Amino acid sequence: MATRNRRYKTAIYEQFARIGKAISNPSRLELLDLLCQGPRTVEALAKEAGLGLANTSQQLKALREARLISAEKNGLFVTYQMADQRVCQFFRSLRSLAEAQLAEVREITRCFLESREALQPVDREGLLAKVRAGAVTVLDVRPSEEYRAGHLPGAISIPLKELERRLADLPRQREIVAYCRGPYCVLAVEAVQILKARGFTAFRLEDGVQDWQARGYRLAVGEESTPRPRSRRQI
Amino acid sequence: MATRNRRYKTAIYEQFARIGKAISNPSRLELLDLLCQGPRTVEALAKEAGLGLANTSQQLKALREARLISAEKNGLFVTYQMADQRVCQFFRSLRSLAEAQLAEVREITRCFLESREALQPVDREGLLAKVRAGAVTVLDVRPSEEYRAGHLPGAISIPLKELERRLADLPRQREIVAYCRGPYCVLAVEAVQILKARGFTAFRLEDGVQDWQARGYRLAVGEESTPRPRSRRQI
DNA sequence: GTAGTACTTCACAATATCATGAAATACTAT
DNA sequence: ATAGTATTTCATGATATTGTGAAGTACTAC
Repeated sequence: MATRNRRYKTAIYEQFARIGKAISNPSRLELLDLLCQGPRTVEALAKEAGLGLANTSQQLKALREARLISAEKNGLFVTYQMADQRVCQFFRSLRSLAEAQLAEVREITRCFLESREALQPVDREGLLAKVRAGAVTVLDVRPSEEYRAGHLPGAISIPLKELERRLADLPRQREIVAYCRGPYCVLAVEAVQILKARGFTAFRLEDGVQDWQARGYRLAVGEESTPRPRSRRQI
Repeated sequence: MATRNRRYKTAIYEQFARIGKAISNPSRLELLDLLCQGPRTVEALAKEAGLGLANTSQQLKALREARLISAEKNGLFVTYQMADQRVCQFFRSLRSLAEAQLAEVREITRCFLESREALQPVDREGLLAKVRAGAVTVLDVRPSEEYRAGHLPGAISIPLKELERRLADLPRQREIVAYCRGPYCVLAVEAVQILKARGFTAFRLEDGVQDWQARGYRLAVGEESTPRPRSRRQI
């Protein structure tokens, strides 16, 4: 009787721990974070996370066995993706718990931004107000597939890699707000650094698309209509 | 440059993984679940989770190092508690993710309830409506400290251990709804089994106090005013 | 002081997880 | 068939985690 209760509890907590184990490894967390942005192939994931191919494959297997992600084979490629939107949400809640509880997270971020001379007073709410009012040019610096999968309405897409080449596409008079995948993605930090070096007034929006969506705002999908934004209200 | 980005990412994901590691062990999860119900001493936790004392102490240390719980020493006793309400919330989101993604969780629960002959059609929303309308006697079968720390308004407290002795305190004509800590706590299951064997009409409410609170309902705190509930509206 | 209680730490063997390179598999194009 | 590409699996040594019993610490009561 009591033994059966114990067996039940043990079995249940073992199941919960499967998910804990899946997210107990930094590489797996990075892969999960990348997959929150959209489906990827094994190679793309390995490259972005800086991992070996065999390693990546094994970590993905572990995530799949915890049912956090799913795989789909198209010809030669295997495309991994989130098993469910809930997993994204769970990852975000892990992230915010870590921010809240672990001073180290805040400290590491502060050091990094300082070293990149990017410790501007990023007035988040103020920026958001400007963004909503259309008073700034909103720039999405993620790879274009990600932009196509979903972006802030009115944002223009210039992937970080093309930024130096395409500076002419950006208006010089207006402030620029760059965003990427979220607070721990470095793309927007680098973009702002480049833009400032070229004389633009640029800021970084900490939120990524996922966070934006999680706050209840809509995303736009597909190609942008024109590379140069009109001055109409954007969001 | 790229190296510095990598170092930053690695450092950040390592921090996130600290929390993952903390919740990657079934015993630690059980301790965390218990602590969601309220503060406990090491001995109480060890006993409830069926763990050795040394083991419990070490697991608690691990949880503390991930800043999920905190300890306070009063004289001879060390009382552990949740570091923050957010941690409870995170635990609940882990639990619901596991329910959603892992068929095994549902299967294990189904088997357990079946083996306890408790697989009644527990019409959750219907029960909740009855509970709100005060059409049933609501029975809290958790230890009385937990009742005192917070319970459903109008619920009466009879800890499972005292239930057999105190059956006279329960009205025979009305339906009884027993609840405990939540869907994976066995107290209410056992209570319903005892009550049914004694001729009562009893059901189990899957929600625990935490879930109830998370749904936005208020809890009552302190002692109950009378051991026998009046027939007025309760919630 | 001594005894007793609550808890922590240590040492350790059993087990699990890790990342890596090499081999195997699965599929496409020719 | 053959070559080539994407991915998985295997084998392995290095490292980390697990739970246990024994020893140590911290505090209280007398």
